[in-house]
Amino acid sequence: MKNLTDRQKEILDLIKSFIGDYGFPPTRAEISKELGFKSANAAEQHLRAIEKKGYIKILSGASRGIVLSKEEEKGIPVIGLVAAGGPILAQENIEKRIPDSQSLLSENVDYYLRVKGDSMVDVGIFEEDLIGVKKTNDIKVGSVVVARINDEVTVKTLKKFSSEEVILKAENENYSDIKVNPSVDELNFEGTCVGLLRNLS
Amino acid sequence: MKNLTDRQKEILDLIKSFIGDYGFPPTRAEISKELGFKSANAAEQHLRAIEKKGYIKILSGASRGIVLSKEEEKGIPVIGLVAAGGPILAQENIEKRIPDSQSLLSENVDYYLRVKGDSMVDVGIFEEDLIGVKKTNDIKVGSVVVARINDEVTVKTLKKFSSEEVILKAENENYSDIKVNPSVDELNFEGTCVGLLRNLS
DNA sequence: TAAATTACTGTAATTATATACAGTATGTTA
DNA sequence: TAACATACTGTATATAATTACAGTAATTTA
Repeated sequence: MKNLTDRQKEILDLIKSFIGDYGFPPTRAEISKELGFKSANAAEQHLRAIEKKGYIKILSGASRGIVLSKEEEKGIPVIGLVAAGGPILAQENIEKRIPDSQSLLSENVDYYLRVKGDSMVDVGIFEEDLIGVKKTNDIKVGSVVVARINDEVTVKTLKKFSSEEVILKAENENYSDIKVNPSVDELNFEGTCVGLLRNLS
Repeated sequence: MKNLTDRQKEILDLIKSFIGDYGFPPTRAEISKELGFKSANAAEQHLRAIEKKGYIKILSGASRGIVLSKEEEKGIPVIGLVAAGGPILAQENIEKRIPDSQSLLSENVDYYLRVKGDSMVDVGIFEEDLIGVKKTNDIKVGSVVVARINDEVTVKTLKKFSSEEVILKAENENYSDIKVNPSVDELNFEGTCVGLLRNLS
């Protein structure tokens, strides 16, 4: 799918948030008013451009006939296994998408990551659980983080964070801490864990 | 909230399903066409009646300006503390509602129950977690169930189930099993735990 | 038993909305 | 460098949609 321009993105976001607020899409006039266009036609033409790129469908003749495309309405990607090397959110890693329910988890989740292994059972994170990850560089000691060490993605508690040494703690007595020297090994923080989903039964 | 008539219910259901299909509410004309009214005004008047009873709000002047009321949006209720005696889903127990995201948990959740205590930590169910509960009488040994023993609601693993004895197991070595004789104590199963949500950070 | 509610048809006016056409200006791609 | 995409203003119009008013008729509630 072709990329939207910044302005087009803005309009698509407006549509989504309008639907979130009112339960139905905005009119051209409402979009224009919100973004300060003096002509409703500005909105019309943006909508056509966004439709052309496949993000929405416009039902002709119907008032408020803006339909979000599947990809767009169907929210948050679930990441199964991360192919070593590439970015986590690469298309091939996306297992499925689950609807974005704002109020479900208090903080915004960028993606869900399926947990592999039992290294975090002591804080109640089990294999096959989905952890909600928020992409952020604002990493805090004591929180559960998604880290990438030399292309390998791991979920651990951040125990120590300094320029000489980073310690990632497994919450399972059978595992020992991972000590990383950031100047030797490549270390990136993909995000912080803000929530958890588990399917039982 | 006052009860809807059958016809009004039909119209409300139509609105909901229309929104499900198209992403925006129907017009009066569309409602009328669907239900065979020859006048759009029939729909208008039904809408006013439904609004009067509190199930929807009509935004005047806005096309398709039908807003489902909170209750009607049918989020899944989150149960905080259960008042002893009454039904779990009683209004006073509902803390909030969270949007229904079908594909979030594989099985349908009737309500979420906020976990109190640490009696289930060994299976990764922690205090303040929300467990997704499905109302069912099809209770299986080995699954995590929501049981009510003499008006007290508890979450445990069902270990044994017979007419003489029911054993509910706490998944924490500091707690001992609960043994219930169904002919002596009042025992009801409220449902089975089919999922879990946790807010971190 | 009178008043209100439910469940419609039918007409019509007003306003809300989509959308075509004619421009202007700037940046991007072939 | 010509064609195209982006990002708008401005005008106009057909039609989509709300909504008021005038009825009819059956049922329910006070």
